Amino acid sequence: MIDPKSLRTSAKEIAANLARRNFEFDAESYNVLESERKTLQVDVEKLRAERNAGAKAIGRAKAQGDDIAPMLAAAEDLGGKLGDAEAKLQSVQAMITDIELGLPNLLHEDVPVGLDEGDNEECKQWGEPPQFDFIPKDHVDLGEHLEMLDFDSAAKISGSRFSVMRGPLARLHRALIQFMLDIHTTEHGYLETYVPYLVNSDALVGTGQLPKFENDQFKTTGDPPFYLIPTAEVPVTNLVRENITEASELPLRYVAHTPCFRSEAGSYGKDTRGMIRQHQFEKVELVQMVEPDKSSDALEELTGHAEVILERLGLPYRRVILCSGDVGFGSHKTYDLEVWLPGQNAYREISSCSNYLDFQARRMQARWRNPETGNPEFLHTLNGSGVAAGRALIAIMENYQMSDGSISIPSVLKPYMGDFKKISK
RNA sequence: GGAGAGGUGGCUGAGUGGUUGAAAGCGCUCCCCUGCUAAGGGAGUAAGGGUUAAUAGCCCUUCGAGGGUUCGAAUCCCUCCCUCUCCGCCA
Repeated sequence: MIDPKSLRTSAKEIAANLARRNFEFDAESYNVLESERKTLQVDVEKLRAERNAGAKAIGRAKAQGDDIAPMLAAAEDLGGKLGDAEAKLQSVQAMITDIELGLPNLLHEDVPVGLDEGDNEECKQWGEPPQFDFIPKDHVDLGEHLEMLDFDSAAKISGSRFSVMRGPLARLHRALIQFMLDIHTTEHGYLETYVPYLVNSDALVGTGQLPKFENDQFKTTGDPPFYLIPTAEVPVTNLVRENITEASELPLRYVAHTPCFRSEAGSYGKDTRGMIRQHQFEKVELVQMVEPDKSSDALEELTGHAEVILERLGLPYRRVILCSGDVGFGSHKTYDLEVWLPGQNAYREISSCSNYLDFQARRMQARWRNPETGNPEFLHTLNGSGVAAGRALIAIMENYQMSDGSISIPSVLKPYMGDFKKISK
């Protein structure tokens, strides 16, 4: 959520910033609603002040044994007027809140203007795509040849966009997760957390998935429903919801491994082959809560932590900054890490690292006590994949494949793979 | 699933219809005393919002959430959520 105060005072600048996303913020209607709200609120508060004064007077009169009947009549009349005014105020306020929750975050000045992912800008490149003296296969062919990746069974059990892994490949997947958690906890200073995979709607409003992206979520049928988390960002970031964190405890750094569930509504026909885009996948997620003036540095740092994983795994990647048309709803600035996939002859997203400023914190009422002011103020939240396990597995399969269809194991994963030197049929 | 207890400020915890936005304690801040890491004394200390030049005043809201009763609700009624204890069941 954008600070409502600045929405009032600098509506034009904000509209201009959001226009870079092709988001139209109707500042004029907002201001009309706002001034209506102001008038109504002043009315309501005046009536409430009268009511309170009247009630106190009645209390005093009663204590002295005076006749209170005429005062009661006046108070009752006032109550009616107050009720009407409150109802009007409430409806205007609800409209304003709807608008505010639907506004995306302001963009950082570095964010290039663009329409879609084609306009993202490369910031750096690491590693060289491997050269093969044979035609490299993609992970689907490799996995099916090994008889360790099985989409047919998954389709029978669940449907499309699910997968089944078996044997050493399943173990490699698990090894990746262990490896990533170990690096982030022992070298990067993150606290490992285990969190719920089903969350309530408030948590999703807090991180920005609701109310706007209801259709992307899986939800249960109960009342109230639970939602399956689309990313660990949701439960982990909400750890600080409604808290006031002492400055001495910042920054908070959390890492969690969770499954992620996405309905992938609207992505029909996109990445239908293989494990790239699934309804369920595993991810190791990094989350930081920091003082506001440190979030910019923290984004660089957090992105670097994700890059370390790819580098240790020896996976070629590049870093791009998302353009205004591709950056997420709540993000102020996002770097994507894209790993090289020989099977697609392309770089594909494997991590997305974002600075949310106080956008999520304001929705969650997540604050810290600023020693300079002594007041609770919204902190800044960041998160990034460190990294997506399913896609990392694909990347290893495709980059580490050999001519006979077997897959060698990156040396950093060997300690996690027991006796396996390579994965072969 | 059954029975019971409870959700109050940064924390602990009083408070069953009228100057209670809320006792007390802890913590924190400032001051005083004390020549020394101890102790004591005093003062202050919730958040959000409106009005305003104002971080001055004044006003409104908030005691789990939402409804209701009432002139007036932390206090009474209803619904829901959550926590704890015991029993049952269960990985």
